[in-house]
Amino acid sequence: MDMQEAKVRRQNGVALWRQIADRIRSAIASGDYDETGKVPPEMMLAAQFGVNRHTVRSALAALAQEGIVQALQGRGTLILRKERLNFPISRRTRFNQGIGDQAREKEGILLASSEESANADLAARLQLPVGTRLIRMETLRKADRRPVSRATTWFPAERFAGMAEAYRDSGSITAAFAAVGLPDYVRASTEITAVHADNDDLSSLELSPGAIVLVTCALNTDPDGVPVQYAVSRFSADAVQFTIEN
Amino acid sequence: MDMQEAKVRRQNGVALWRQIADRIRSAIASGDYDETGKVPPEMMLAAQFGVNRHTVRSALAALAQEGIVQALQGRGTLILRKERLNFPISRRTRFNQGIGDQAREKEGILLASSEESANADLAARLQLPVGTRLIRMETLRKADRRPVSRATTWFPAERFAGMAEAYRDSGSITAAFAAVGLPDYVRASTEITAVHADNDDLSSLELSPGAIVLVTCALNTDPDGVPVQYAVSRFSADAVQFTIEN
DNA sequence: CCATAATGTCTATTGATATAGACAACTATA
DNA sequence: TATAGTTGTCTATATCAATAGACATTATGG
Repeated sequence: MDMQEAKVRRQNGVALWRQIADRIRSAIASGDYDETGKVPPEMMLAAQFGVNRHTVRSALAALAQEGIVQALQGRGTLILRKERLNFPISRRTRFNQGIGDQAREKEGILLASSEESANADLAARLQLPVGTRLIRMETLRKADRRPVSRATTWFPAERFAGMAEAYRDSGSITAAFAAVGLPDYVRASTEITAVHADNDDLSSLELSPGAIVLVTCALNTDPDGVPVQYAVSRFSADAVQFTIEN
Repeated sequence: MDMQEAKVRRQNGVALWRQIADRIRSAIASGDYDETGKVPPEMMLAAQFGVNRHTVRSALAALAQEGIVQALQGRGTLILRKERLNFPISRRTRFNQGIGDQAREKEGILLASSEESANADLAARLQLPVGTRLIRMETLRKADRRPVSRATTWFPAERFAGMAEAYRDSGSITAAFAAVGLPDYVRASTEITAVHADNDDLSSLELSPGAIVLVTCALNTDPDGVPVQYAVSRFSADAVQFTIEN
């Protein structure tokens, strides 16, 4: 659709093969190569980006490493995966429900949980006195076996005792809340920023270095407006987009 | 606050000096060095990131080039700028109002305008027949003289004739809408994704290569729910964060 | 079966990236 | 006015990133 011949940039700290890998990954996600199911030939990509064929090969090798494409000698480079989950954010945001039928399998994995005292920031967010006991959970959410986000969330410990176990057993925040006595909750606010993936992102979200991560800081409250959960989540920018419906 | 010793990653297509520059830029934006107003000494940063001092110097040189820091021999490296505008997104999202008093000077500049026919995508977004005439505007928004976002927006041409001139004269979408007969409008939906900055971003948003850009696709409607504007905006991720209040 | 088109592999060369060490120049402070 | 702490500059070396060319290997279509 858009014939933007934005050439790659040289000598800027980002290797050409990485810039090209990012562009091809993004083109795949946009469905640019849907007709053939294949990436254009290496020579064609090299001409398009104005680089040597070997540089394109490095980029494709990186994408193959990620499991996005597979090169077949004599045939071409096939596209294996291409996806970008849409993630609606609204007053009734629910992770599993939001994904809906965009994925067949949905998982919520409890990586770790602990109890800690609220520092100034957390206390302000949850509208509690500094030092209040909180349950802290580290979770990883997957769709169709692929990691989508990892999150750190806090709950008031006194009100929601047993939250970690409830989540571990159900894999769902909504179900866990219901199990500890909160049948309904609403999303009060969501902050969104973007950063480069750090080392933890690379391993837990199975990203390649240089990837972009979308960070959301979300506050959920009970129907009366009392804060019940604060969550910092990190999503692979290649895998998701957010939609805010007002 | 967070002593995350996330070491830098080697041989991944992103040069160490760039990773370090990004991390320092982000630390500055987070206010980590507010007490001293200076970046830690080069030797200390080198130890922190586990790299050679010269590598840190390359990173600081890049930040100096961006005008974020200034190195003074014998004294240290001073922080000149540090900012991240908060950008509320809600049913009543207004650019100038949203910035509020976070910036003294606010500008909206009309870079270009033209008339074109709606393609399938635009027609679907604006709920119009394919081929409907649209006004297309390229705008650049600044806060305190610094570019914050560049946007491409479309309006139904028949209903909002004179939109481009009204925006050029007022620098405000809200004012321009009022001038062409729409006193009120609401944000119907906003999509948010993140990508690496392309060449146009680098020049218009005055970014350095490798920077991250937040992309929003927003639909505004009149009070009756009839689409009146579709906008694709690109923000420097270092300069802004979005807050969704429900 | 053959020509074509695609990926795979190898060698060689150049420039950017990163490390290492030494020392100069400047600032602030005891 | 020393001295410690900091940035600035220089040389040297090893590795990565990118280009260039040649040729092998594999699949497809006439």
